[in-house]
Amino acid sequence: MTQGRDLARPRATIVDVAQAAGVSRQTVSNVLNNPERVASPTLARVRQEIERLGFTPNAAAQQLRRHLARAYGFEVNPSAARRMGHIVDGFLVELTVAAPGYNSHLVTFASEAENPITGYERLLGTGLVDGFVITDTLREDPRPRWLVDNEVPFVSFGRMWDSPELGRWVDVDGRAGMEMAVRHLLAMGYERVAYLGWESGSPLGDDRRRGWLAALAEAGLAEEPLAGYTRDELMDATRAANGLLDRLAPLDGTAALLCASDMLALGAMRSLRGRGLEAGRDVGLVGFDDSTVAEALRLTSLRQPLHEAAHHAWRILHQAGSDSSLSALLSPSLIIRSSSSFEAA
Amino acid sequence: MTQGRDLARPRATIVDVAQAAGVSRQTVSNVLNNPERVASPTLARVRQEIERLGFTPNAAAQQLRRHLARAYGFEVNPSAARRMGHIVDGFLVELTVAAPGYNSHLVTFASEAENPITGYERLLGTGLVDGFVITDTLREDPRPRWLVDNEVPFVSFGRMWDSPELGRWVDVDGRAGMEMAVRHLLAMGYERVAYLGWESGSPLGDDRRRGWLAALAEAGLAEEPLAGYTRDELMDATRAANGLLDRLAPLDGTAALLCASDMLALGAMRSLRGRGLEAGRDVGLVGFDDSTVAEALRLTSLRQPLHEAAHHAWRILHQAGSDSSLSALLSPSLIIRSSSSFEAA
DNA sequence: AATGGTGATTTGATCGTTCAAATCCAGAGA
DNA sequence: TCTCTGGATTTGAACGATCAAATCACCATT
Repeated sequence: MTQGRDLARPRATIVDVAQAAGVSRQTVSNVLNNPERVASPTLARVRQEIERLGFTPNAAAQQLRRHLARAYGFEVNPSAARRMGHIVDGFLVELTVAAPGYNSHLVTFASEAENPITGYERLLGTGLVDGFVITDTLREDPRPRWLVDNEVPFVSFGRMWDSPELGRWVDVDGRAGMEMAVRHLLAMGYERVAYLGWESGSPLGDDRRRGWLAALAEAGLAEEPLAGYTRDELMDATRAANGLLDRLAPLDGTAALLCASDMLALGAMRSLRGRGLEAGRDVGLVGFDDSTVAEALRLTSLRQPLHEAAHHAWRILHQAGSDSSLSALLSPSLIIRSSSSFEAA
Repeated sequence: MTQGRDLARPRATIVDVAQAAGVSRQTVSNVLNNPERVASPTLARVRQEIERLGFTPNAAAQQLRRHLARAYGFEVNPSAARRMGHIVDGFLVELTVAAPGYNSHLVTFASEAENPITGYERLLGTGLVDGFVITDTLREDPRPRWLVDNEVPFVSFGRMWDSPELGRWVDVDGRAGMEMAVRHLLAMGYERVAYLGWESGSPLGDDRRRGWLAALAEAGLAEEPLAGYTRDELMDATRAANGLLDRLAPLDGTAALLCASDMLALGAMRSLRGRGLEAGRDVGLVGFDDSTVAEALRLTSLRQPLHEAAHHAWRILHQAGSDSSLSALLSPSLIIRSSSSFEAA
């Protein structure tokens, strides 16, 4: 179908370097992979020729010989892609930036809708990748089981709630984040903290909710916790926030609303504006994910430590075995903006 | 440093299939690559064995022999990543989904901040990719020149404004989109259409602005076009929209505001809410990019045809040569929501 | 002077596939 | 019966690297 073109000029090979330096190919290989085996004058000479010729080892040849691609598959999800500030995009970027430090690469791929394994099978079959980074593991998910059964290394971004022992993961501690947020709100002078979350069933949401409750209990405010639940959609969130704010009155700077996501917080913000109220001054407001919208709206929010998470994920992938002790639960950081601190406006 | 583990069980090779089917390896190769050369009983038998053994050709071996990776580099930009609904994320997803159809893959990478070429050199040097998809080509950009000089195939998502002849690109016709939006607004009964855009210097912005002006002229409304310019930040946009709305009065459903981005439109929306006005009923409002925020706020917006753009990009990459006739300028589609059509609310 | 040891380097084989050329074989034509 | 032809299939070489084993050079022992 497509003609392979040979436009690119031939690159220097290990043999070219060897001839130029007057040594054998294996010596050049040793210079790169086992420099301690090479006498130092030779080492210097070979390195100079490598530099001069701009030699870089051919990845395909290395893969073939080593049975190791030093590449990992990263699944992109067409439906999730349209979600607001989908956090996975940021994680992909951080993984990519960190990749050279683990001399690895990422290969993106997508599975067919009807069978979530197809993409994994295809990519693995070609030997193009050594393993996978998986995300969006909230639902009942056949992927961890399949990967384990096929002895494929992988790391999950997000706990595997229904089967934590099945593999290793990196996740962000939503519960701790929520506790942090409640403490912050109380410290800023808000006296009552309501919660706006997702309809139950999402382990992620339940975890965040628990953080809110725990922090309330810690402060001795757990008598009649006020909460509302809705879908992660703006209009629904606005409606739910409206109802919740009614029950939260008086809205005179003594009450705050803690939201399970920036989307929910955005709904709350709209609800506030509709009443002529201002986030921060009249009602404290905190979101989750620190999306660009949160920054734009000066919304206090919990930021996920994606940089750290990416490095952790790489470390897990490069560590053989499957003991789950390497899994990491990282703490988000609270980015304080005017929606929860009136003075700072 | 990192130990290569050999956990994965050995996969079937072309020789395994050949032995099982009682033919030579080359015949199996022909079944896959030149089926017309193989007698049909043999063909059937070999195909059956391929199926039975679950054989997939080893990509590294093919690459090595063919001097062709069938993979392309896609640069991710850590700074752009935080921008609201950065459209490039969506393009990456569409490219990935379309990739198997062109039996290719995408490899993500990042360049170092100080030298935008480093990432390209490294990836190309290993032979891991045959070419690149580049994005964010607005500024003076050394990449197209470098790619051409090194005879590396590439396609740009976004016109290369300062050097259109240097290579091939896929882009979305912002100008045509804006014309479409103006016509829509006039058809909906708005009589005056102002423009909120970016400070000049951005060819992308200037192009969109021209569309607005052209459509006004076409409708005979070009006497005293009203416009405001600002940075693509929410607070600045809100401020600028405020000033513009003052000059646009009366705001009684006869005026509309066309924005160069959803971020600017979001600013305008805040400004409207601050005055107790509603988008659509009191002032028509249109944004650009159809981000998730636009959807959430029921904002009419221009959606980029990312699916089509992705397929076009792949076709360009797989077409040898460098004649720029393949470049494509695609039309965005106007997604009409209540911010520009009060009845539909 | 012959032996042994050790560090440095080289040689041969191999990874899994495709290309180019050679071989095989059945049927047509003389 | 022999040669020729052309389709089907096989064989040898190569892609560019690494692994494992062999060789080499040099020096210390005995």
